[in-house]
Amino acid sequence: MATGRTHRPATRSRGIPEATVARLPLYLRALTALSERSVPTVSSEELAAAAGVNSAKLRKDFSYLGSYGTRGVGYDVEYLVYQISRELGLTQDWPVVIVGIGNLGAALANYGGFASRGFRVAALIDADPAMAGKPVAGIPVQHSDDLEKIIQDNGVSIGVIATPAGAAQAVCERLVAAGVTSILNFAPTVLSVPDGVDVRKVDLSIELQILAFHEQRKAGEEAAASDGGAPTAAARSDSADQGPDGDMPAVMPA
Amino acid sequence: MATGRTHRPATRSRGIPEATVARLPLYLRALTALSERSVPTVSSEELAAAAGVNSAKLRKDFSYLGSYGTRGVGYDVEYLVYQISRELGLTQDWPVVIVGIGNLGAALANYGGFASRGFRVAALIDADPAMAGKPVAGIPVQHSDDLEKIIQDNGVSIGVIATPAGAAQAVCERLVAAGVTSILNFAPTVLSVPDGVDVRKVDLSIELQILAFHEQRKAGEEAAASDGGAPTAAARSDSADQGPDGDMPAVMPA
DNA sequence: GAATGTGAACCCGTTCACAGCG
DNA sequence: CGCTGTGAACGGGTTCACATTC
Repeated sequence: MATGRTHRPATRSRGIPEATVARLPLYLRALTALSERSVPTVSSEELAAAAGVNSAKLRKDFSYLGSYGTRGVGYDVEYLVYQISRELGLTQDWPVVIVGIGNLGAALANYGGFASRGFRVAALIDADPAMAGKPVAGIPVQHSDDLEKIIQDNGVSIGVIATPAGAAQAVCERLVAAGVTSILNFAPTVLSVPDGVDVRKVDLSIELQILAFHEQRKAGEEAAASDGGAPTAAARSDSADQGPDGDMPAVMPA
Repeated sequence: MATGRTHRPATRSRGIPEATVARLPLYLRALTALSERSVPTVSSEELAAAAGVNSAKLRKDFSYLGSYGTRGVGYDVEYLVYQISRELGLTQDWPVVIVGIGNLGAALANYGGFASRGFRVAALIDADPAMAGKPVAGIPVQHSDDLEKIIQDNGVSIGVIATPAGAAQAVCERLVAAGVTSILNFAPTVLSVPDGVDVRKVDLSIELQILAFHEQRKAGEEAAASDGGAPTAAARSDSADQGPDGDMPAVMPA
């Protein structure tokens, strides 16, 4: 990659492990659901089940945030919701622009999960003049000529790229030049960005390929009952492990 | 999670690390691009740059597949494309169904990256009777009443869930009962599945929240020029590290 | 008694650095 | 001589298990 050496401890004071940060939204969602059902407290065990992790991991994660639980009791739901929200920076408003309003861009614009978490779709941008002015999810699409102005007028620091692969790098550069420092990239390309800009990548095709790998392996195992010793009759496919707990992809710096 | 203990070595014979598997599609994409430009060979350095990883990692990754390179020269592009495709199981045809044909489902149906990698959208399924028969991406939408039959008739083992969160678990159970063993879930819910079924999760809102966390941290650091010792003038925000190389989320077992 | 919080052990993945080979 | 392939060192994350606290 461009600048591999950047393992700067940065804010060593509040060093929350990346893996933990990545799970906080999961906990937050589970907690929000509990909150809506007016559940006052949860144990690490219950919450972990709801979030799909194990309880030891959850407790360790929370320990990085501070001691927000009560021994013998559990965690106060409302309090935790607040603490995690604050930690993630969701107590403030994040204006977001989506560039590339095709099916995917439209899906993102309509996605309810944004608004509910402090994200506000400040603008939709597309290169097609025919789209300009058309409302999508109640927001009029603007032409990409005005990208820089839109970013600046709205104080946008997070951009979503949902353009075709070919346009992504150029869009990315314009976003960055205009002041965007975090990018969520749906285009199947490796974006290169200067230091200080975060890029996260979501790639549908990659996810499917990973599934295919495991799927193939399952099929293979079924046939290859050669090693185990289990008699043919017992050659159930359920031996395949259901995916390890932590994985990685999705991210992609520089 | 439901069944944590499943760390079965399974195919210990061909044990390719998960982290490596997750990167193979990345390499494959870069290689495909090179192949289209008729580039005959690449060095680990070049390919790594194109894929956005460092060369040591790439070489280590390839070493798990076998010794496909030539010392002093590099890797044969075509040969590697084939080997990786085979390893990922992309040399065979994977019929896929997409359930939930809203904006997102439609975006997925139209996504070109599928067809090009051995995936074939075998059917689109939606619960809305009004959608039935309507073509999306050239494929007529079918009603979810027929889900089981569709799965079986097409020999589908991979399902994509793009329904609202509330419907996801029910759809998931029907898919699994009908024989699907790999699921790509776009609904913001934790799916619980029996052993032997793989679930991968893509969650837009989570990705944004992770970005927000880092974004907030950047802003905080800018202000807190208290510790470093660098004089005020040098308080550039570019100190923020551009995201670690490997991350995790996106996956979610049971 | 019940559940949190955490040091220590463990495991997986990354990086280093160089031996091995064309 | 160049670049691959890999053992060894390193580091982060997960799990264990138990002391701690309500």
